[in-house]
Amino acid sequence: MTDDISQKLSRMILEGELSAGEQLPTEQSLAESFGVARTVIREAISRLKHDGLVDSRQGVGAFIAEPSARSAFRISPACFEKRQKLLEILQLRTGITSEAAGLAAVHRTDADLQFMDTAYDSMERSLSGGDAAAEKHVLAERSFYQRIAEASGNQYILEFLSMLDTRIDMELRSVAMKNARVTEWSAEVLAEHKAVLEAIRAQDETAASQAVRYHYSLAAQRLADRADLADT
Amino acid sequence: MTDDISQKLSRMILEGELSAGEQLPTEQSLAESFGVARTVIREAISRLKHDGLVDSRQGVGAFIAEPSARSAFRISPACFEKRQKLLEILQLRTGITSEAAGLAAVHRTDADLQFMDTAYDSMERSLSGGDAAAEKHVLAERSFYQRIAEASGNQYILEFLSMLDTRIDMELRSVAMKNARVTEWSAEVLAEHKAVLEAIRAQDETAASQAVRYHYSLAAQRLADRADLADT
DNA sequence: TAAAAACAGGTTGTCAGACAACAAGAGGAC
DNA sequence: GTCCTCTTGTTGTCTGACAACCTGTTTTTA
Repeated sequence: MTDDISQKLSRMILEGELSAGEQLPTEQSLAESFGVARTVIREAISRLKHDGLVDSRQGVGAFIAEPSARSAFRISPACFEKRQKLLEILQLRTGITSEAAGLAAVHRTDADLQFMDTAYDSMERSLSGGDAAAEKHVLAERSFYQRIAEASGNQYILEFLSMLDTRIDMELRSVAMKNARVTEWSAEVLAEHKAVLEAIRAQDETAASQAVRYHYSLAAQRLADRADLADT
Repeated sequence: MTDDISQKLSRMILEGELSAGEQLPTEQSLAESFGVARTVIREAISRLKHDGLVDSRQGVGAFIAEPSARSAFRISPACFEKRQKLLEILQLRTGITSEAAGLAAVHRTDADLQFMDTAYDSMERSLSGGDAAAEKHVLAERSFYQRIAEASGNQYILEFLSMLDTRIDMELRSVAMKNARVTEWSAEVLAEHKAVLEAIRAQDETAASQAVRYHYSLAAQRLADRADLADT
């Protein structure tokens, strides 16, 4: 129940229904209007405070914080259904992943490379087959780029990409998305991944970064060309 | 008080003192060991749940979640004191900002450019002077890159960079950091920003992205050369 | 008259206790 | 041996209370 309320409140704030500096209703009135006890409201507001969405002062009240005061980054589930939002998430991922690949090219060890080879082989092997192979391919692809993130030696990049992939996996299990992923399941796309792998093997920072960028630009193109996603 | 406890618990989890799948102590025992009421513990755990750090089941208990289940990205304040962590944050920022600049080069409007020019002029004007000018320069620089993020047309990039800059501003107000920033306050560094601006003006995606990457690689170098930061 | 002090009301922060909802295991009935 | 019930423990929610704190008002005092 507290999940619902914190989600509703944060949506109100993020959508701009409540503007910065404005005062929230008191905990008691919120409890009454939501039909729950004050403890539940408190837990919800506590979450908002932790994310830097609101700021409360004892004896006064809780106020909407400045947008510049956010202390956490999260992607709301609703964003995965709109094509435009999906493309923007893809762009965000492009920036981080290309940076990760460049760093991986520099810092990779032979062990890192071996892990990447294994993941790549798994992608290659699951190139033909039924749904099971497609599922396997998705997992292998995720593993491939996670290995790259690990090889970058940057903890934050690893955490961020891991979080992003998890969110995408969680939310994009709809049928439309399963289909969208099939378009990423071809020999042509595999060649794009191969270019990344070889650039990292050759320890060519620029080439690795560029190869990732190239892959994602084509992936964005493929996503934009699809007709089965809502545009609103 | 709930801030402290949630921070302590999340640190325990992130540092790996508690491994995934492990069960947390019961709320009652946590309340006793921390010397607070159960409501405080509940608010703290509620935050951890929201971040995907723990997962609780009614009637059973709360368990440490898999690292892949994280649903939010945040940077702990402690990370700003170690040079290595600072460099990693800089790398993260490099990836996003270079992506933002590339997108801005493509999507920028004349109004966007005008804002960037204003911010750049402000940087240029505050190149000489006392501490006030240095402070002004920092603000102008932040504004400059924020304009770029806005011009990218990508909401997530804007939010992410804004969050990152806020965190950096909040945490790096120490003396050591003030000094570190002075090294970014020179005509040479300004020229690096100028290159970014001109590439965006010319709508040259690759050049803009490269210019950002170049600036940050030199900034990382300058940071690495500094001797007044702890290495642990 | 003006400043200072006490008061009153409201809000958040914390505490204590209780009960409902739920899960897992123990023990007995068949 | 299998099923059922019972017990126990934990989380989720509710309720009431009080402390800590802020704000505006009123009263007192210089």
